[in-house]
Amino acid sequence: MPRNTETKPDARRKLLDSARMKIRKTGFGSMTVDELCKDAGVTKGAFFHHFKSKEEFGVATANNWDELTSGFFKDAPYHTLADPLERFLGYIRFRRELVTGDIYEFTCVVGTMVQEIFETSSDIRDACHESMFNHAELLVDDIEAAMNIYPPNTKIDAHSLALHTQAVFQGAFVLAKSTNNAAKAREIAWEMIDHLERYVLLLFGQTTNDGGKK
Amino acid sequence: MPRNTETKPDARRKLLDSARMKIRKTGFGSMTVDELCKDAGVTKGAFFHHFKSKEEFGVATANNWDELTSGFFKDAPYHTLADPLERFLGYIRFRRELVTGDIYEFTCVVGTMVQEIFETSSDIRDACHESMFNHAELLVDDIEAAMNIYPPNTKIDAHSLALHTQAVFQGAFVLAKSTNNAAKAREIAWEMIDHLERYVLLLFGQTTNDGGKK
DNA sequence: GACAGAATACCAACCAGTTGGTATGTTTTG
DNA sequence: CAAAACATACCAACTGGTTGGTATTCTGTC
Repeated sequence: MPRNTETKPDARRKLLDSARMKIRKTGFGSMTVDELCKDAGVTKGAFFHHFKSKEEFGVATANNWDELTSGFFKDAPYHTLADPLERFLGYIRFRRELVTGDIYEFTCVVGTMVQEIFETSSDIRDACHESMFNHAELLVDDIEAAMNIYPPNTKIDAHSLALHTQAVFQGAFVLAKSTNNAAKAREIAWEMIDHLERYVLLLFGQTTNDGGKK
Repeated sequence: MPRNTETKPDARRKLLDSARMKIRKTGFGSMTVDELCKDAGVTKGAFFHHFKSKEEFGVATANNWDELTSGFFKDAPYHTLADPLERFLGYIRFRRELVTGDIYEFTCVVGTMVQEIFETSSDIRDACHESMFNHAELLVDDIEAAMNIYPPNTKIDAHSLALHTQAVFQGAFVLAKSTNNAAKAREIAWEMIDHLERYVLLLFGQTTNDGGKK
């Protein structure tokens, strides 16, 4: 029985892949190692070969999520736009488009995790923090450039605004999870993101002629 | 040994009181019945006398949270303001003031719960949904009245805007939980709420002369 | 043949929920 | 009106299944 000769995805990878779905569905605490291994098609021995504890696996999952999203957004199309405000708006619109499929597919792994482990595991908490805050930080340059071109009436901090985008997404996910079906969940998330877009447009003095936008 | 003749707070009440803190700290799944009972100073037998399962207790906790917050906001001072926009802003500012103390004291029970049980318990999920959405609904009348007095440039839905306030609070709590101390957590939550206030002001055509607001 | 990756078997601690029982309050009835 | 019958609130000990984690062995590759 050849174990894993040409099929690259090894146990570690499979576990991290499955954890992303599992955690968004049940949270970290309620995700058991046994079930995760079953989902990933991997034995428990393999799990504890690669990770010395469930907590360490939590940290690895947060880091993995960070790498995954970082790479994904680095290659996103909105970066090619000439205007920095358009790039910022492009980011928001891009994330709006990512709200598709089932709830556990478009919500956030680290946002879910941090809610329940912030008091019990500082390592996982810090890893989640890094993922969210570093991601927000990627927006700061565009926001600052946009503020130079379209100076807002109010003095606002670019870091704070970048973080606010993350807050709106996270909050939208919480509301989305409270609905009883994916279609309604997406609808709500979209609406919340539309408010965020509108806020940015108003902030930078753009007229919002989106008329009957849903 | 007289059990509970004149000492009013019975086991049921004590359990619900403790659960509010416990759930915000550890989430629902990771909260064990044993530990909850220990915290509440109640035996496990009492728990299962009042609630026939942990899940039913989760529903009761969400309903209890709903009643508690409903009552609390009904008596809040901002309702006496004459202008509906001021009442809406008053709500936001009131909630900003509630962000004090430790993280598990100002974050949201149902927001935490729904993230991890939305797939595993539809009963708890629905109870959380009701708590959040009914709470948002309380803002709709003031928002609609404000829109009549200060018509926004953009056509927006009052229900959607009301929901957006909840999204920002929920998102702020997620970010807050990712920090490593309560002071930083509050700082972030306040910043996010300031953005929300600014959005509302811009939306209703008010100039935001909050200058160097932190 | 050394060594990493993976499988099996196992454990002690822990978990939600159950049991059988006691103390108190309330309702029914002779 | 008092005793019997019932209902409620609670308790401590227990149970069967589950949990994170370990010890050991096996397998393929350099």
